[in-house]
Amino acid sequence: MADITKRSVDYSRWYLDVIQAAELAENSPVRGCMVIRPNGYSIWEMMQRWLDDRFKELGHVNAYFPLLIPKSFLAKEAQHVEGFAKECAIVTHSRLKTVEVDGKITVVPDPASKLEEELIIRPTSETVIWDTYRKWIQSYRDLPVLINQWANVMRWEMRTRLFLRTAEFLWQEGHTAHATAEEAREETLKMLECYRWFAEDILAMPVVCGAKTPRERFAGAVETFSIEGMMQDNKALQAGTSHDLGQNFAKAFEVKYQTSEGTEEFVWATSWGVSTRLIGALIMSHSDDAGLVIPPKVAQRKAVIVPIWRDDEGRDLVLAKAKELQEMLKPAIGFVQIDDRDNMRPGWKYAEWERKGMPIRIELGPRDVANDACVLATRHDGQKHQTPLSDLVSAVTGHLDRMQTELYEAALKRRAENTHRLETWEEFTALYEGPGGFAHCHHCGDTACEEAIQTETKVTIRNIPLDAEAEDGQCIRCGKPSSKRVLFAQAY
RNA sequence: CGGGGCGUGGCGCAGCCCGGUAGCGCACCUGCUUUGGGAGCAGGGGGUCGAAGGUUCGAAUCCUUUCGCCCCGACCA
Repeated sequence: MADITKRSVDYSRWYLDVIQAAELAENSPVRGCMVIRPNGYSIWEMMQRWLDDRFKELGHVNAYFPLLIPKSFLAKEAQHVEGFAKECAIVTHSRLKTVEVDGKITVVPDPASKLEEELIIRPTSETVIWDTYRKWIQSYRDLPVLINQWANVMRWEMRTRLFLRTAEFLWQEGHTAHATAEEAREETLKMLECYRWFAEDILAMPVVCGAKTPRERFAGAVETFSIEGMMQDNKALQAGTSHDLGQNFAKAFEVKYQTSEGTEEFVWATSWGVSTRLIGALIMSHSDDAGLVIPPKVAQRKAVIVPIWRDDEGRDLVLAKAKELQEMLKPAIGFVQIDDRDNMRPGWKYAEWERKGMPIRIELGPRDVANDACVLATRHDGQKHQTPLSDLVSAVTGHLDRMQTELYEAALKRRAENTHRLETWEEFTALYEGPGGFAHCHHCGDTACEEAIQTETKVTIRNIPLDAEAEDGQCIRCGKPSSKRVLFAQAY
C-alpha cells in the first residue's frame, strides 16, 4: 500500500490517494467513467436510504424513466438544448457486425442498423419526463405530481475527477408539477431545505443555501437554488441543486391542465437533484492524512472488532468473547465485523481500518478479556478509550453520536475561520491569491462584471444566500450600488 | 483542444542516454516462528515492457504513428 500523499503537500493527489486507499472507486476502461467499489457504493446506499425516506415523508413517490431519449426531445426547450448539447453521448446504431481487418477480427457498427432517429443518453431527464407528464396530467385534480427517480446520467465532460465530475454518475432527480407558481416555488425551497438538512445533519457538512445568478442557472430554469459546502482546501463545492422551472418545460411539452373554473393553464414545474458527487464532498470535508473519515450516519458498518492473541488458547478465549460483543452490539448498531485474519498483526489492521474510515475500532486482547474490558478507538480524533464491557453498548453509541457532532462542529469552525466579509477589491484579490475561502461581498448583479471577476481571479459567485440581509453597499469590483451581499469562492 | 510529465507483474519503481537471456521493493502463494500500532526467515508463482508500424542478426531501449493516465489551462453539474 503506497502512502497517502499529505493534504499539505498536494491536496488533489491526497484526494485521489484517499479514494484508492479506502477502496472507494477506480477509473474504468472508458475515460471519465468510474467503477464504484463496495466501500464507496455502501456510502451511496446509506445516502440513498436517508434521502429516499425523507422524500417519501415529504409526499414523493419513485418511478423510473428510460436511459435513452429521442434526439428531437432535447431540442424542444431552447435554453435546455443550449446547456446540454455539447456534452451528450449519441446512439446511432443498434447492432455490431464482425469484420476482418489485417487478419484480425474486430467489430464495427452495422451500417444496415443505423437508427432513423438517433438517441441521446440522458444528461438529465426533464425532456422524457415532461413528454410523459403531458399524457398524465389533464385536470387540476391530477396535481401535484411529485415523482423522484434514482438513475444514472451521462455528461461527456472534458476533464473528470473521481466522484466530483465523472462522465457517468448516479443521482436522484425529482420532477414535480404544480397548479400554481407559488406552489412550485414552495416545493423548490422545500427540497433545498431537505438537502440542507441532509448535508448538515447526516453528512456533517455545513452548507450555504442560496439562489444562483442567471449565468449559473440550470439550463431551462427560472431560478436555481444550491447548497454550497466548503472543502478542506477552502474551495466551494456545489452539493445539491433545486430548480424552479416555471412553465418553461410545460410550454415546450404542452403540459396543460384544466382548472376548477374550466380554464386551461400550463403547469408549473420543479426539478432537484443530488449525485455521487456528494461522496467527493464527504471525503473532502472530513478525511485526513491517514485516510477516509466519514460521519457515522453514512457508515454502513459502524465498528470493527480487532482481536489480539498470542497462542491458540488466547485465540479461542478472545474470539469467543469477540462473538459475545458482536451479538451484544448488533441490536444497537447492526453487524459488527470481527477481523480475525491471522496473516496480519494488529498494527497492520489498525492502519487499514483507519484508511477505510471505520468509525470505531474495538481492540480486544487476553488482558482485556481478563479485565472485562476493551480498548475503543475513535477514528475522527484518533483517541483510545479503556471501556468496561458492561458499558460497551452505551459507550459505542455515545461515541458515534459524539463523532457525528464533532465532525460537524469541526467543519463549521473551519468554514467560519475561512469566511470573510470584504469591502474592497484589494482585500478580495489578496484573499484569493492567498488562502482562499468564502467571501461575502456586495455585487452589482451585472453578468459582465461577474464574468470579469472570474476571468481575473477564477472566483465565482456561488450563490446569493437566502439569509442575506438587505444592506446598501457597493460592488466589490465595479463600485456600482448593491442591496445585498453574495457568496464568492473558487469552486470545484 | 493547447502546454508539461508519465506508461515496464496487483501497486510503486529501476533498466532506456550507450540495442545483446526483464530486474528490485511491497503485495500474493507455501511452511515455520510471530501477533497490545504497519512482523521475521526460507521457498515459490506471476510481466506479449500501453498499442501498431519501422530500422536491425537482435528492440523495454533507436525512429514514426497512435492510445491512455496525471498536472496546468480552455470547458463544465
